[in-house]
Amino acid sequence: MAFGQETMEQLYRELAGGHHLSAKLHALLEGPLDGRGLEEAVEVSRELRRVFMVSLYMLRPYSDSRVDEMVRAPPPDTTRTTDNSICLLTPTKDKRIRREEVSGIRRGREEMVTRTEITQSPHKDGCQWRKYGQKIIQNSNFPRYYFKCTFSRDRRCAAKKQVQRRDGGEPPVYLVTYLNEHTCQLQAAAAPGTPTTAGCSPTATSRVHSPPEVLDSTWNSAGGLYGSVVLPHADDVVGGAAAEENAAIVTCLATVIGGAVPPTPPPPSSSFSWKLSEEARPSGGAGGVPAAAAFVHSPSADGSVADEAAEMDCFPYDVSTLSPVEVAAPAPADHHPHLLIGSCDVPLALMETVWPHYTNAWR
DNA sequence: GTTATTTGACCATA
DNA sequence: TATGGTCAAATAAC
Repeated sequence: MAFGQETMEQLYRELAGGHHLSAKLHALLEGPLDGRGLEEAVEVSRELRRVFMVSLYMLRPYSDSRVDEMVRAPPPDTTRTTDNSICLLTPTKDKRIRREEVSGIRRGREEMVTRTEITQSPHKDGCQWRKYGQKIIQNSNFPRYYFKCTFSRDRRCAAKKQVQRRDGGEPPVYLVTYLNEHTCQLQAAAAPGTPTTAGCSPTATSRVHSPPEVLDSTWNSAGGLYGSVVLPHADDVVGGAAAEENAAIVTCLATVIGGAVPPTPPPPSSSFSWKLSEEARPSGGAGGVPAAAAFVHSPSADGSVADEAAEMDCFPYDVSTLSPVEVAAPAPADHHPHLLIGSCDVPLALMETVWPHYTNAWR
């Protein structure tokens, strides 16, 4: 491949910035995370993600398919979850980790850490858990709580969760470690006639009443868990800072892909299952929504909602009825929706990453 | 009565 | 032996 001098310099700047951000994130995670620190860490991790995605996109001439694959691959180690928490994903091919590698927690022989989160609301994950133990941990002022999937016995679901409040700082910050994948959903789906309610169904109710400090009073309230699941970035859409961030990202992206002016997306909808019509690709719009940018209400025809739900260990549901939504089977792997910005055809996967506020609304 | 939580005891591991 | 993870009887909530 042949890079121009300007492109190389821009790529270098992006990666150097990314290096700086990773050091900053590392420093933040090492210290006590109070509310502001957590917020800052989330921002840094998001910016890091953007840097990676933009850099990858700049490398696109190297190999379209390879970069597309990387863009669609599981996100980097640090990403954002449904409620402003930080999610540290364990690499999928090497989930079995050494003892005490993660947060000093011992692991049984067959235990696999699926992910760890630093969050202020440890129960906002859309799953049902049953507490089975509590332990005072050395060098910690707070006990560690042990949870199993509610359906661990009925459906032999091996999913577990450990919640540990971190020392210092207000509001309280918790380190949440998830062990093993949920299998209760598969078993529920496999049993004809049985409700699809599983450990991660948002429609399921939980009788959690302790310990009080790790509970969230907005568990089932509107705008709490449900709002987070449906529109993970809806809270960011409001506010000048988010708008500035979007502007910066869009400017950067537009520069990278050739000076294109991106369209103004439609406002987020309360019904999340929107996607850009494949048949009606925009041919360019003057500052507004592209003329042909038809938004088709579709229950995850491209499988995107299913993928997102799987990542969050949750079932998708309709926000208006609070009932589960049936998810269609994923489209073939080569069916990658694109978005036309100016004269550039941008994979929707990339847009989802660098411009999540709007692409979530588009789907 | 049923189900979930609490908590002390026991077990596994380094 | 120290520590973390799990079990299970007792207890509480619904």
